[in-house]
Amino acid sequence: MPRPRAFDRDAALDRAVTEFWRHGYEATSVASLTAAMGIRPPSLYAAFGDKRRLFDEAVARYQRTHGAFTARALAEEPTARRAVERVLREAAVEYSDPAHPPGCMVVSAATNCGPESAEVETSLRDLRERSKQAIVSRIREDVAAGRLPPGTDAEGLGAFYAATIQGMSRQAQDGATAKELLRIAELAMAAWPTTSDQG
Amino acid sequence: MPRPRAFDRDAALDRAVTEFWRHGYEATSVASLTAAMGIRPPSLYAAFGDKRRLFDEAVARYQRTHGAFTARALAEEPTARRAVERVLREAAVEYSDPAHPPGCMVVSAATNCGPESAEVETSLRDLRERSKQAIVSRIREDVAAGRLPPGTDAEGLGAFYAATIQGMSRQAQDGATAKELLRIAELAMAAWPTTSDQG
DNA sequence: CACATTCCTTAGCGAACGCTATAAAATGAG
DNA sequence: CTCATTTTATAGCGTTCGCTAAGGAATGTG
Repeated sequence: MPRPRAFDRDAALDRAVTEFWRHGYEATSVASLTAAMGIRPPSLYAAFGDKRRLFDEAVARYQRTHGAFTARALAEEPTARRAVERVLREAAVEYSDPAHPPGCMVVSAATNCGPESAEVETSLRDLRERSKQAIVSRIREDVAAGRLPPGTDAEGLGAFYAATIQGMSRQAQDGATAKELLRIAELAMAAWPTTSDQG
Repeated sequence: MPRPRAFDRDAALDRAVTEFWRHGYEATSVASLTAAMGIRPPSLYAAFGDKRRLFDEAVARYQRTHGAFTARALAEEPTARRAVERVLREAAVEYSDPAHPPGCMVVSAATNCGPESAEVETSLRDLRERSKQAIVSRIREDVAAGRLPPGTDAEGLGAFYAATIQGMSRQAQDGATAKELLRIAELAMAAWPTTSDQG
């Protein structure tokens, strides 16, 4: 068999995640990537294809790790209210964790794109739309189960909490602390529909 | 006297605003700027200095025009509640207006920055901080005037509404309509402190 | 050992980046 | 008109961009 690669592919991918997370897709150069990953360009291209495919893989990895808390909360909590509240709280802590770049990679990493990388922009937009619809679906479940009033505006609430999360991401990048973000999360819960039996 | 310039400086600046607004600072090339402004690079550099100074001037112009509604609402409305509610509503309409790029230039135009344009990032961050503090100050005024409870968390509320606005900007860029953004604005007002005499 | 295969390093490709030297064209002053 | 001044268009500067050809270095197989 041939010569094995001299670097840890997963570890290198993690470095790439951090670079893309902090500077976004276009502002991250292949030179900065190779420097952060500790490899030379040909190794990067042999292992990951090109910059675009490396970004896709970085986003996929981000979603399986740092960005997994949303799907987890929506799946595990017994009510939509608890689920959304937990999503907001975990986002507050995660987005401001000094152990990694601030904010959410999916929210911000493809914001300033030239016409040549419109596909990347669309790709992350779709992921945001998916997250929003996951919240909407979770709310609809509770409406169907009678835990929320029949006339509940699930779409509107989903959009509101998606906006709250995205706003928290922006504030985290502006230096907000976990405490400040948790306060935002708390205030956002005031928009939750009031139910007779505390949904 | 010498030969006058053959193009309208203000009109050219408006085109630059639109370019930076839509693609952000780094993703907007001098070539795309000159194409949009209808001039050649030497004219751009003679009239505006360099790309960085042109961006600064574009941001200043944006704030005096499309971005002026926040300061206006905070100054003109009789109560902090009405002021914040109007800011959110006008943001909803403005951010989704198809006559210009979606979202807020100050929120998004310097999101994906390499290390060489960190100053631009800081510059817009300061403007966002200033807007947030303007909301906080308006709320404090109402607390001092007795229109809001003495224990009101002005800082927390200001951060929450700033996050709401920034989240609305993101959603507008993702294609949200004015109607959807107005619903977000409406839900956000549920976080407003309750007062005995409807502050 | 020799061999086939794959990875690594060096070096550099063409294109686009921000920016500018140069000189012709266009103006008002005299 | 001539002249001084400024703007204009052409062309291209040096650098960085994403990406890759070429060949030596390192592995498992026989």
